Amino acid sequence: MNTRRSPSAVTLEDVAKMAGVSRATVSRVVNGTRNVDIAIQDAVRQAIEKTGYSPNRAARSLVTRRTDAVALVVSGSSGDVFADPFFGRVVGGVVGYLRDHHVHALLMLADDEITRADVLHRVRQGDVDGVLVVNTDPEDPMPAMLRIAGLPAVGFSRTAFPLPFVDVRHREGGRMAARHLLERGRLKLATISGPRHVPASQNRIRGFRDIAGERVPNARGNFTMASGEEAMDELLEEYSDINGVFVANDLMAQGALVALRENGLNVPGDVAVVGFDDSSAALASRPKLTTIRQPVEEMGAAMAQTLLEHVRNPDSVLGKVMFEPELVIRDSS
Amino acid sequence: MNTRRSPSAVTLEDVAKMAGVSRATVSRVVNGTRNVDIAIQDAVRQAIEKTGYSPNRAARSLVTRRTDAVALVVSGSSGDVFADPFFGRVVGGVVGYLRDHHVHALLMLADDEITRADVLHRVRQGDVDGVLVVNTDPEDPMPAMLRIAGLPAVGFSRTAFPLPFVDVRHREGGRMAARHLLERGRLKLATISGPRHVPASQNRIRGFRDIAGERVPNARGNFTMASGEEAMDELLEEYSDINGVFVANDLMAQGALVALRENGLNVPGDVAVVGFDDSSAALASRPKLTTIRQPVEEMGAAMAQTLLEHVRNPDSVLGKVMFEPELVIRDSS
DNA sequence: CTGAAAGCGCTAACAG
DNA sequence: CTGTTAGCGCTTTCAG
Repeated sequence: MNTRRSPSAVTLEDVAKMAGVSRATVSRVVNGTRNVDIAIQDAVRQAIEKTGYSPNRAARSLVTRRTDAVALVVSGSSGDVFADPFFGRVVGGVVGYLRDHHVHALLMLADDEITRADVLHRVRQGDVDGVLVVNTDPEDPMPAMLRIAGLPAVGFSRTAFPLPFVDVRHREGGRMAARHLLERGRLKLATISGPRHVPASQNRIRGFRDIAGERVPNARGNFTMASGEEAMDELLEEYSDINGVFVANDLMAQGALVALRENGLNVPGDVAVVGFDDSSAALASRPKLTTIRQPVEEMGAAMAQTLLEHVRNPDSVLGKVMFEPELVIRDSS
Repeated sequence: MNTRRSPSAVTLEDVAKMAGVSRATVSRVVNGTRNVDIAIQDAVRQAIEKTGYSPNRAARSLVTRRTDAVALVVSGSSGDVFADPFFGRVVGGVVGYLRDHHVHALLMLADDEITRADVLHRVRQGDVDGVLVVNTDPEDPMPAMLRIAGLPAVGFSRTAFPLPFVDVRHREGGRMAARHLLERGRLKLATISGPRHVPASQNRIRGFRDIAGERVPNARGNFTMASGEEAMDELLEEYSDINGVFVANDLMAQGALVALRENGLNVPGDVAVVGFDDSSAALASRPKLTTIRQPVEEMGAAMAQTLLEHVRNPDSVLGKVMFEPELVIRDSS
């Protein structure tokens, strides 16, 4: 029925035979466990070289009960998450770290009940040692499911709670934006926030208000460029004297820039704009966006690291790993 | 040494015992192979339900010699490939298809010799049944390596040659752009191409010239926004009467838009612009970009499908699967 | 239609 | 320090 040939017919046995030792010994040199006579090591290594042996994962996994693979679950909204460059950076960080530790990443989408159940199912099947979940929607049930299932899992950002997670100090980022705008002499400030229920957005705005005052006017968007444009229009309509605005992500800031230009306002001359993320949108917009940078790649790596530690030591109590944001000054302020 | 508990302690044996049948029978109902008495099937299914059994992949894989997983190799340049929204769409298409066929995608970066060797190594280890490779650089040795290794592999775009690949009819896309601009009454045309050695770029421009003539002036960029801006400036300097330009990708077109604006030219009033890809950049730019759409998600799915067919039937001769581009008219023309 | 038994390739006690 | 041995959990002949 199955016509496929094995990708590599050479087994431990073959190597052992060629090197004139036992399977166990070969296994030991392959895995570097215990001391093996240096001469024998050489012989084995030569045999491995000559045969082109590489260990069969399934067989190994069957006995060690480890897979050296983790699931990278993209949860929440549908497939277009992949279209968000922000997500791409997270993946880059994750995969980079895992690779250095000889761990695979299994990519999975989980955007509905069926696919979420599928994730749990596969983890139970022993396909992976743990789960990394990247989601945007705080209402997403995936993290809770993982938690209940008691599986090793780590999330990106607080939206992954109740799992351990990595995140950036959003509030501090908001403060940095406010201080920067104030230093630039901007006193007529406003903000554009993301969706109400997203904690990241809330905290960014909250931080801004810590410094700029509680009564700074705000318009709400939904993290898309179009919504940023609208929000900016709204703001301008009501407060014509605005000279500085903090936008909760770069995409919306890009939209705000468009609105500003269409209203005949010069950036940063008339209005200074600060975004958040330092995504590719920050460089694509004109003028280039001053923004609060999240070290996304590092955060992705930290997420992977945290998971691996958890897998190795299930009793290690894990909370969250926080990163510091950074002000990146460009041309919009 | 290894303190991890098995994710699921329940085995075929347990189910068999509970259902009062043999392991073999349980295996048969799980896999739907051969006919099993309907009453026994029920009993087995109940036992499975009750125990929460799910088959261990490693064990199964060890005997079937299949993994139901494929590698998704991102090859060529470094980690920032992930930052390209274009890539994200490919991944979305691939993963969507694979999921429906119960196949995993293993994400791998291959940007240097070591990591490329690692990919081959892991495929040989039997980690995956085949390889999907997405690369941008036609000089990338990964496809050739896979070809030589004789592994089932499929690539995205002609840059993955000598592997089977999926691609869009770039040349036809270029023709569509030219016809469109001509229909709009634009006669003073110019083009901005991508890197010289990228066949996709060459073919897009070639198609444009099929219709617009061989002597249309061209400036070369490198697919980035900044390079598009420069190229447009160059063009404007030399040919001040340009009223229509075809740009080989959206990112450069976005840059061209900036250059046009800074030169005081109105789009599409003074100059009409057509991009290529229909990436997120097309919607982010102002005015929104008229562009030639590649059905990237479908192409990703087709790539996955082709690979799976190849895995199932290694003798099937595979060439390329071509997709038709589509003109998407927005505000820049 | 079902069961018994062999064995996939590897690691990990356990002896020596 | 090395070899022998016993499985890991599953599929798959081969008998019945």
